[in-house]
Amino acid sequence: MSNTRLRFAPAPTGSLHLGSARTALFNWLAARGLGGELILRIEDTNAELSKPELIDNIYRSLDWLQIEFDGEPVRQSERTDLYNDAVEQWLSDDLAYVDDGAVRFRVPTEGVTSWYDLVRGNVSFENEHIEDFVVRRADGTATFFTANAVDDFELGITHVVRGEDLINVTPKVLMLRRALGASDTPEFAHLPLIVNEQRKKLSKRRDDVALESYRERGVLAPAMINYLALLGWGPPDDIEVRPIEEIISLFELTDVNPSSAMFDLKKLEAINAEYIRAMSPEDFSHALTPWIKEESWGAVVGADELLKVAPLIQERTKVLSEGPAQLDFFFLTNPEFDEAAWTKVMRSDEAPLILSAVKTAVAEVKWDSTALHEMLRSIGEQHGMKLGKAQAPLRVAITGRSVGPPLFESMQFLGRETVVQRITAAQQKLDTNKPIDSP
RNA sequence: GCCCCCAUCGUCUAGCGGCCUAGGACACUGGCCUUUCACGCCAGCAGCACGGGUUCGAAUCCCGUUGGGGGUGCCA
Repeated sequence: MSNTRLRFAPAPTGSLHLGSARTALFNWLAARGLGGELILRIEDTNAELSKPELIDNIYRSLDWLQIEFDGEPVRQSERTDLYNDAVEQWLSDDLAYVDDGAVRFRVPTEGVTSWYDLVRGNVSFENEHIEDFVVRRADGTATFFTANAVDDFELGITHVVRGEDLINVTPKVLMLRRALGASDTPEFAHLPLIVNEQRKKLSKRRDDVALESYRERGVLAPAMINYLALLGWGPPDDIEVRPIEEIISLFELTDVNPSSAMFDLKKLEAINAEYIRAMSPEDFSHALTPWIKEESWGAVVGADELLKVAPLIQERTKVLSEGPAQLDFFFLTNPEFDEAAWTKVMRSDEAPLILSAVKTAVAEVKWDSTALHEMLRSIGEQHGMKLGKAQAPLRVAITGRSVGPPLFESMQFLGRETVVQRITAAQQKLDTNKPIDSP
């Protein structure tokens, strides 16, 4: 039986922060790799942080990422007696004293407090630079230091994996741990910070740090996990996009890079796109459904219909939220013409010719994408145009845009009648716009 | 100010004294493929912050400089 035990200890301050998510992930990876336990400890040391909705948000985010914990979550709000006992003990041992109603810990004025950090090597602080810090507030509640030290000790935590922003609280916590009677020191691993383009720690104010918002944009959980794992760590074989099981078996805390890592949305999206492409059409279509349902035209779209068109955009989709804009023309009765696309391709002399030729041919042609393909190829040829050029006006007529999913497959789905209607609509717009002095 | 941490392509990283004329990925550029876009493929651009050591040999070890970041609450 293993005695290894790690913990992820978020403070419920709103939507789970990207940095917290990465910390949770690394704790999980380390715990799995070490064959140890991982517990979730909610640091809700004050009533403000104890709100059910904030706690739920943490559960929901962790659940989405599929990071699993052992046992029931530990709530610091339910352990105040433990913290109080510890403070009382320090007081009676004269390791702490009362100051303005609060209790401060006596920090030695000499010596150093140090530890060997799994990601940074030796880190040491001279005690003379550490002030007598508060362990219990005047209102009687325990501070972060106390709760942290008591819980890590009582819970038998062997590995503390957390952000580098907490590196300077470590000596304090170590002192308290000793004052608690502990003779051992847990392993520490201080993870590099995740920073923005300005190289500043990701913050709620400046940056989009809510894990939730990436989920809402249509980032897949496995892709998010995969990307987060790459922030501060890299596989030795250079294969970055891979199943979580492989990441678990390759991951080592001692391999974590100590320097801060910039959050790169482009790379996240590239990885997400790769995960999307790897999905089965059924899974992709299913995953896309919530985004479709949000559209005014989406409510009536059936699962079977969606499954027919979703594969046409699958390899063109980086995040699921891009789905509706790519598919709307399939379901809108009168999709609008994009003006830029219209002026780009419809002003040519050939455009009206292509349109009318297609409209005629379409009445007869066998209704499948291969036949439609051949039809347009031959019409284009008659006008001395390559297929790439000939499809442009037709695409704008039918989809309203100059780019989109494969045209003939799209036409096949829309059906003969709709295709004729849309070509007619485009012809009318062409006539309306025609300059008066034109022949 | 003081304390602590960090320093390989624009970005994320591999490298842990010779295999490095530094590898991969994202981004970017060019080309091929092609019904647009995308995918895929090929090619290209681009980096060991600087200065001293140590060593036969340093991206790799040590020191310093510079630069960046974090912390400095009776927040966590």
